[in-house]
Amino acid sequence: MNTYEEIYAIVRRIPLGRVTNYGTVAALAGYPRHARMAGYALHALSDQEASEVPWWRVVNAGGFISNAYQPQLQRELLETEGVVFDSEGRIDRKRFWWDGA
DNA sequence: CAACTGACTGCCG
DNA sequence: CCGGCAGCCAGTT
Repeated sequence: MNTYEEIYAIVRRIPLGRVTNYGTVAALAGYPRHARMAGYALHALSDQEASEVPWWRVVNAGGFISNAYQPQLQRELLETEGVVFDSEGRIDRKRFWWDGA
């Protein structure tokens, strides 16, 4: 199994309505401190794969959407699942964060 | 083959 | 609170 698939496998485990950050995804996939790679893997998703992997449930450590792909779409998808953003566009970690449980 | 770049992060001043 | 900086690693130039 290659590195990307390891990453995707973890992202697929994120429960609906929950989010996590790149570092956590990488760590759960077996690559601690490789947050950047997790981000790179998601960036490399093809449209086909994007429909199978909930990439929008992954945000940065601060709880913000920082990707440059389609931040508007990502926020929309999350809100559809019930995730709430505050006035600064940040997600409440206490309510929506997922740590691999 | 060296240098750059990027959906990241934590530490430091 | 905020910008700078060094690790990380794969894909591009």
